[in-house]
Amino acid sequence: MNNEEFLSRQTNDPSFENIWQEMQWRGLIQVSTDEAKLEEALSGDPINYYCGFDPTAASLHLGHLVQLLVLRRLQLAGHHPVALVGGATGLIGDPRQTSERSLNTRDTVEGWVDSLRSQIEHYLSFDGDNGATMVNNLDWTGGLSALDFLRDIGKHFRVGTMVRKEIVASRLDSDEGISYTEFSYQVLQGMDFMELYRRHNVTLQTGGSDQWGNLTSGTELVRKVEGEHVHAIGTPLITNADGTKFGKSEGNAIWLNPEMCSPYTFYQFWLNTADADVVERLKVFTFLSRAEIAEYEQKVVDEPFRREAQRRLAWEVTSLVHGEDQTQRAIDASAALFGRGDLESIDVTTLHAAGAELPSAEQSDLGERMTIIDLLVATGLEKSKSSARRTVGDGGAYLNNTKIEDPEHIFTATDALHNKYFVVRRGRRNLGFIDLDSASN
RNA sequence: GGCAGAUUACCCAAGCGGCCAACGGGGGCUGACUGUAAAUCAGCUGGCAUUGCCUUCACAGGUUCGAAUCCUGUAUCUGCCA
Repeated sequence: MNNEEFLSRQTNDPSFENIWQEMQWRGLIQVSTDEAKLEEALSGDPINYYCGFDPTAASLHLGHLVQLLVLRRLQLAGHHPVALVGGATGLIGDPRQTSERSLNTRDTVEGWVDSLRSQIEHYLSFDGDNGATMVNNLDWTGGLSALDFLRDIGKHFRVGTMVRKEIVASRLDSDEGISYTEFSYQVLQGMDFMELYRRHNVTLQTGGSDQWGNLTSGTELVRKVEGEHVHAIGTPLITNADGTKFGKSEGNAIWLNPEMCSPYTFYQFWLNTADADVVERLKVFTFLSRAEIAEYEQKVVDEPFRREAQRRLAWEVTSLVHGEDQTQRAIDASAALFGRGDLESIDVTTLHAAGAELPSAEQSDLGERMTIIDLLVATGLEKSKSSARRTVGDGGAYLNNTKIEDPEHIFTATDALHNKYFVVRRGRRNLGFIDLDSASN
């Protein structure tokens, strides 16, 4: 199944009067410009709209996925998406709440632009009347001189307004302050909206509500320069009900790039969604209809132990990002490793395939003496021997589903499953895999 | 450019010459309990050859038997003044 085929199976829910209503229901609109006018615009003839993605890493993450899905939902409603990659803004970096960013080199950013671009293409259709358009804001800023920038663009921005933007104000208020570079970011993003309005008649920008200051910077500029009222939608920040940060697993970001986050890890992330969050996640991250989601909502209440909502969520999102084949492999691996059955009873082929999905190590990564400490560190489950020792002391170390309490005990191939595999576990659900065979051949 | 203050582990934040691998909180990890959920309670949270040793309190030097703590210089940040 190619990508266009996969995309063609996605639909908006026809039970909604229009896409605005559906997005409201899915909780995708935290703030926006004039609601009534926006709803009208989105219910009428196709409009052109955009969302920007800055290359600040080699891959997009789950926060970006929300935006990509918003783009896709609007495209399904007949509108024309423009996906912007921030080749220019990525060189500057938008101000973060916490601290000043360190600048990345031009080469690095250029490389990230390419990888982001290919990731974005996966989520939008490029066929038909409203096929997506890709742009890079370096195209209109790269050749712009500082003087032209200050005269033509800067003149439209009031420092008083810029300083009052929430993110700028809070940074000014912090110990660290803010550099002129990051302070200027909002001007660049405002300029993007104006350029896209001129070049592609773009009249709506979507983005995270944390970007609201930058979004309105664009609508204001277009109004001042072009005399046109254009729109902006800010999506809510996705948060976990228990107050932890969404989109992190073991402190690592969940990336969309399979090299940086395996489909297995990705699947597990979604499967571990809390009951309190799962319905909201289904609304935001899947194309399931209102009726279907209502059914899952009931199941969470009636039979939470079945975790059907979580399973469906994990299936849908993993398939969307990694494809159905990869998802099925992640499920098979999960079933083998978390299943009730004895690990001994799993056949070699299944075990081998499951192991491939886990962080793994080979004989060559290990010394002669294999203790549980060595195995935990070799698989990356623990980052130091001290830490591994603590875990053993806590009673959280397992080898082939057996708790290991002696940190000095030496294991050999005869302890391994089928004489060659070790399944190492830290805690309830962090697994690693060791294949003793792969070193010998 | 001048003056003053700040810089402690993932984050916030104590410490003001030995009792400091460094209080406390947050976060994180593990255990009990469970549904690969949440809540609650408990333990842990620099490294290693783990009853001991090593490296950490912005960076580089210095004083001292001994420094996160005192001195000098450098960097960065903040405030006030120019």
